[in-house]
Amino acid sequence: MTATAPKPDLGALTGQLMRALQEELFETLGEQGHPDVRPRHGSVLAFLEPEGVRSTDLSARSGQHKQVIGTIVDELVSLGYVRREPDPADRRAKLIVPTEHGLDEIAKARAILATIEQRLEHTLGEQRFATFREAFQEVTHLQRGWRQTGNRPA
Amino acid sequence: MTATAPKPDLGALTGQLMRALQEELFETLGEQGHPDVRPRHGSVLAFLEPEGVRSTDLSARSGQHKQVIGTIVDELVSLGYVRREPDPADRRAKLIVPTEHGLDEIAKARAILATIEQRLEHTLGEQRFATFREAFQEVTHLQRGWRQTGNRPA
DNA sequence: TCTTGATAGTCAAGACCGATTACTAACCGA
DNA sequence: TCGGTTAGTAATCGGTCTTGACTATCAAGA
Repeated sequence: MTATAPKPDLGALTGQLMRALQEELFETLGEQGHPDVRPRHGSVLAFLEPEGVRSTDLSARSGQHKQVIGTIVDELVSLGYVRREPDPADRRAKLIVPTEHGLDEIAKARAILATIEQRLEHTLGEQRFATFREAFQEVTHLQRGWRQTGNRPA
Repeated sequence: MTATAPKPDLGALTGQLMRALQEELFETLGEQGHPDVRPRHGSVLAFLEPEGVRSTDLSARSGQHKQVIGTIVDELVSLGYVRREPDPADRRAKLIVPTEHGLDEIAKARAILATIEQRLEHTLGEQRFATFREAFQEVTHLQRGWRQTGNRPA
C-alpha cells in the first residue's frame, strides 16, 4: 500500500464493488449448499419468477444476448436449478421455471444480498444508506440511457 | 419491457452500471483515437503515474492477479501505451511507465469519466451527487474488507 | 559470509465467459 | 396464403481470469 489515489474514478470504483460483492455472494452461497452456481448464472436466477419467465424476457432484463441465456439455462437445467416448460401461449416459446433447488438458491442469494445491504446500512446510517441506494438506482438508469440523452449531436 | 422488478438487488445494479459505463467510455475512447484499448487495460492505465509504477503495485491497486497485470502490460507495450523500465531501487522490479500515447489515453479517459460524472451531477443535483459519490466510495471500501469485518465467526 | 524466508516477475495450462453468424420453427397481419 | 417478424438453438471464436510452479533478487540474521 504505497499511496492510494485520492479520488478513484467511477469506473474503477464500480468494478471494485462488483468484484467484492461477487466474492461474498458466491463464497457464502457455496457454504450454504450451492457450490456450483457461478456469477454468470445470476443473469438467469436473479430475474426468475416462480411461474416461469421466457428466455427472451430474461435476456431483456439482464442485458445478455439470448444465446448466452440459452447456454446458462442449459447449465442450470443440468445442475437441477431450473427446467424448461412449453409456453401454452406461444408454441415457439419456452418458460424457464425454477425447481425447488432453484427456489432455494434464489431465496438464499437474496438473503445474502440483504445481509450485505443491512451491514452497509448499519455502518453508513439508515438515512445515508437510503439516499445512496436511491441515487445509485437513478444513476444506473441514467447511464443505461446515455446514448439517447448523452452528447450525441453530430 | 414486460415488468421491471421493483427493487433490483445491489449486485445486479452494480453490474448494469459497470456495463453502461464501459460502453460509453470505450466507445468514446475509440472515437478519440484509442480504438484498441479494452476494458481490462483499465486495470493498468487507470492506476499508472507519469514516473511509473511497479507491477505489484498495479496488482494491489486494481485487485487483479499479478499474472493478469503481466499480460495486460504485454499488450499495452505492443500497442505503444507503456514501456517497461528497470527499477533503479530494486533489480527484481520493473517500472511500468506510460508513453506519450499512454498519457494521452489516460487524460482522455479521465476527461470522459469526468464528463459522465458532470452529466450525472447536473441531473441529480450537486448536493445529491456529492453525497452519492462519497457514500459509493465508502461502500466499496467497506465491501472490499468484508472478510475482516463481516460474519466470519467460526 | 552464508543461509533462510519473503518478494518481483514470468511461464504455462486450464476453466470460464461473451459476441457473432446462421439457422429452424412458429407467429401474425395483410 | 404470403411475407416479415419473433423465439429459440447451434457452432465457433476470441477474450479473460485462476492456479500452480519457477527463477532471480532482496533483506535479515547467524
